[in-house]
Amino acid sequence: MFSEINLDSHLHGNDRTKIGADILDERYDPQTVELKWQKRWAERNLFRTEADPAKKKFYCLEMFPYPSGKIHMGHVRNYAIGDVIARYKRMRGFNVIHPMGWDAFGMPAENAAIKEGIHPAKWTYENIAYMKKQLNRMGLSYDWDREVTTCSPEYYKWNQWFFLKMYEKGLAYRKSSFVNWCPSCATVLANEQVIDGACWRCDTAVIQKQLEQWFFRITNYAEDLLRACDGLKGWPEKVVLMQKHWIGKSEGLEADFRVDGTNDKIRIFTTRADTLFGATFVCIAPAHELAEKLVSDKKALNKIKEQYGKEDEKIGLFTGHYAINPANDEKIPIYIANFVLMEYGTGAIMSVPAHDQRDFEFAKKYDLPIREVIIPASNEPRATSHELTEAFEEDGILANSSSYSRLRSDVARAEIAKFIEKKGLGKKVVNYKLRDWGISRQRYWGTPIPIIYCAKCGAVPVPENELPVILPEDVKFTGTGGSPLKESEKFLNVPCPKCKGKARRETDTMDTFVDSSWYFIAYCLKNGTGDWGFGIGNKKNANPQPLNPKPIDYWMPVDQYIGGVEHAVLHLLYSRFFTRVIKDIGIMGFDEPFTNLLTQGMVCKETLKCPEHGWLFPEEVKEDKCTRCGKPVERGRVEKMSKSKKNVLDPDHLINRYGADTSRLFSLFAAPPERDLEWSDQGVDGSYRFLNRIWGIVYKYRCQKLKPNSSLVTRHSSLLLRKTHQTIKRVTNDIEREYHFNTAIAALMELVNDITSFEPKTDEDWKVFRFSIEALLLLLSPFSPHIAEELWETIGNKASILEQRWPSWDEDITKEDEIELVIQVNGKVKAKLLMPTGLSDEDIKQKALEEPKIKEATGHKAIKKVFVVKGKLVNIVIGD
RNA sequence: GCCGGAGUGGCGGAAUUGGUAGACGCAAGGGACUUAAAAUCCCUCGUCCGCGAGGUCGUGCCGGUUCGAGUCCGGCCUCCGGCACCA
Repeated sequence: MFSEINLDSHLHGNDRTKIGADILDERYDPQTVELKWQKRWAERNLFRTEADPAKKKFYCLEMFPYPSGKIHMGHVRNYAIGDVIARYKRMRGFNVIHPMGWDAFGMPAENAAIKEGIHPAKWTYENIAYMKKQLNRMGLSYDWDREVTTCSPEYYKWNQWFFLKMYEKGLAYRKSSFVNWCPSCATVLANEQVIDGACWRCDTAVIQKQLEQWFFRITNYAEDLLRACDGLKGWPEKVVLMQKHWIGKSEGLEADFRVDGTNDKIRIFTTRADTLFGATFVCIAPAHELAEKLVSDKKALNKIKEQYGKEDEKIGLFTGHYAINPANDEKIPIYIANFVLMEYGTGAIMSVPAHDQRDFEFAKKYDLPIREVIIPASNEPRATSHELTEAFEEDGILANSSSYSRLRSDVARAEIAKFIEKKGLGKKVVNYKLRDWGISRQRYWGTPIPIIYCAKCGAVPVPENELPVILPEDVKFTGTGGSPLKESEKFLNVPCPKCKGKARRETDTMDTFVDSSWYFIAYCLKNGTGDWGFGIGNKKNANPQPLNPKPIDYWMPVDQYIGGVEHAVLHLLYSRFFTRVIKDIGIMGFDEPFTNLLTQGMVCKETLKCPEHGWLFPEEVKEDKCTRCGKPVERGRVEKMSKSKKNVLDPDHLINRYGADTSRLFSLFAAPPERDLEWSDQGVDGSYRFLNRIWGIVYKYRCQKLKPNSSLVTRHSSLLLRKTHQTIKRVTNDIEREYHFNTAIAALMELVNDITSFEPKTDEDWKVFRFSIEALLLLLSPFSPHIAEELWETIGNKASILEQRWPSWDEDITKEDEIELVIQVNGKVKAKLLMPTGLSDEDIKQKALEEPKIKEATGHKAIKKVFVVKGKLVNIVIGD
């Protein structure tokens, strides 16, 4: 009965007196308890894990933080969720790896350097030290021996090594491309740093500047990444869908339109080859190679270039030239159009205004012909002449298309493509929205790109045995003139690795997404200090041989990844890409890094706004009035916690006031993990009360001695025993069923309610009572580990609760011996009856019909049918 | 515009396969203890009607399927998220 919990040592009277171990304070003081256990866990290094092929592993991973200075409530939630999973799996007998590290390169460190004159390294490492304290104060079960810090040379050396491998394979290459450029700061900005077309720091208008940049050829993996999406069974569908859309595969046809009177051809891309006969003009992007040649009015062309990509208006410029439609040899005008993207397809399109809404709008504006070539298949009678008000974009039946008329769109697409291919005028192609990944950043605080430029030899990779290329620390931060690396003569001037002549280093650094694309693999390799196990980087073994891949093979892939949805595309896609590349390098044997993904919701809170002073902190409001001006405060919407809206909560304050156990418990109880969580100060009080009640129960019985009485099992104690088994079952199932911690905690609260009202008297009562409390503490321990440990020890257990097995339940004991049977008449509840379980359907039916209330309800009406749902209800259907 | 997701008491949320709507918690109201307050404990708590027993309506709106719908189907409305001239 008590199979999983070893109760033997507690079943005898003299042991049970240990409940009275007089070490427990009456008052629950989370600070004392939590610091005590954090110290003990650290001293025993209990969270350290080693690869052990004899044990089943579980890799639990939370997205590592950027060391911005302090953790925020989003981290608290993320890491609380991860910690419950790690602790639960550990108790289930898995060899759990649960690592943590720092996404330590990035702009804020550099901005701090510019603004406050602190070196980015100092700033970063100080932040890491503080945040690490905060995480430990939360009682998170990390194996810190595996900690990685991406700004350390021992980490970014491998970024550089991967870069070189990719360069060898042609997966890293250089090309010219447009970037967001702030002329005032003289630097490149990421997309999210451009706010309403201006620099987020100095508000200068951002321009598009052409720069030579390094790219990773992620498009080589587009098809693989897309196809493998269907295998991501453990990911939220939403995220998989977002990835699919991002990759954006479309199949179509490329076809050449000759420029009339020249030898030039315009190659267009279309997914609608069936509408080829409806093309009435051709549009090319302003940056298309033929644009300059075809347009004589350079001023007009430049104007269009300025309007490129502006969504509000479609602007076109007639080139004065005509193209020949390869299908029917028709002469149609060529336009430069601002809405045609150079980056997608061929930078040129055929325009079919009758069947494409964008072309339709353009044709209307410039008064171009609209020719219908697709008729809806529904075959509704159509007016012979009618004014089109919008394009018909669906498939249908072809018309006005020579011999293809009357074919269905899908058939015609194939036939027309065949025709074009046969004539050598084009081919079927597949296009992706996914672009190659531009990784160059004109920034200091990142991984130096290991390339040297030589006037004679061109771009030369740094030899592997010279890695890492160290980021120099003695540089000046001015905030102007671009990367400080450009001014560092020591860094800049190097001999060419090939010809030993004068050469210069690349001064761009890598996008920080490179760092986070493989850190989960780094955790496996790292185990304290020492070699990371790739087996390269020393001169004796310049030819890299993958040594000792065992830890990766053992630990990877990640069994459960937890983080915010904001990374649904970029980080997760880059990581999938990197994993494939590393596999192709030959280091490991799998291509999907994350088996299961949990995207947790945001942490939100009510906002407060004063009509005069704007957003307010809660402490700036007294009795619904602004403390500064006395004006009534508007209680705004519940929104994601953000500093700008002042609806934030500092985890330090929270933990100082309530402790880590309460903070964790509430953030897990208030909502299921994938949903947004609305923070409620009163709700936290509720969780705190709950832990206090548990403390109170154990305290109350601390001095109780066993009073031997009868050994009869009282009804009372059998009820508590059942409730305990039911709770073990519910909590286990709720955790297993997509981590529904909120309902698991609700079940624990119910059990505590029952334990509170239970007063043990008999021998058996005490046995059950103890069993219930032990079960409660074990079930509570993943959520609120410190108090669970403390009370576990108090009731006389020597070993840490961390080393206990998760309790199991006895299905027979969970079963109720009486059920409340609902009796409905025509689907409406009329009575509820207590009945013993195990009655036959016929007996149940009889009892239901005999019930006076039911007799009353049915009256003399004919009983048409009776439905019996086992253990639930009876529905009696009567006539009118 | 397109693609997702969600709408349940005063609030956060439960309801696992179509079978008692509102578990658990918060807030609120009442009571006990206390000189008093806090803390704690007990009771009430979807709506409307009724002194009561009891009944009525009720899961965004309209309709459908079913003995029975928060759950399934069709059509809307609102909110949130993602993508957004990708030819």
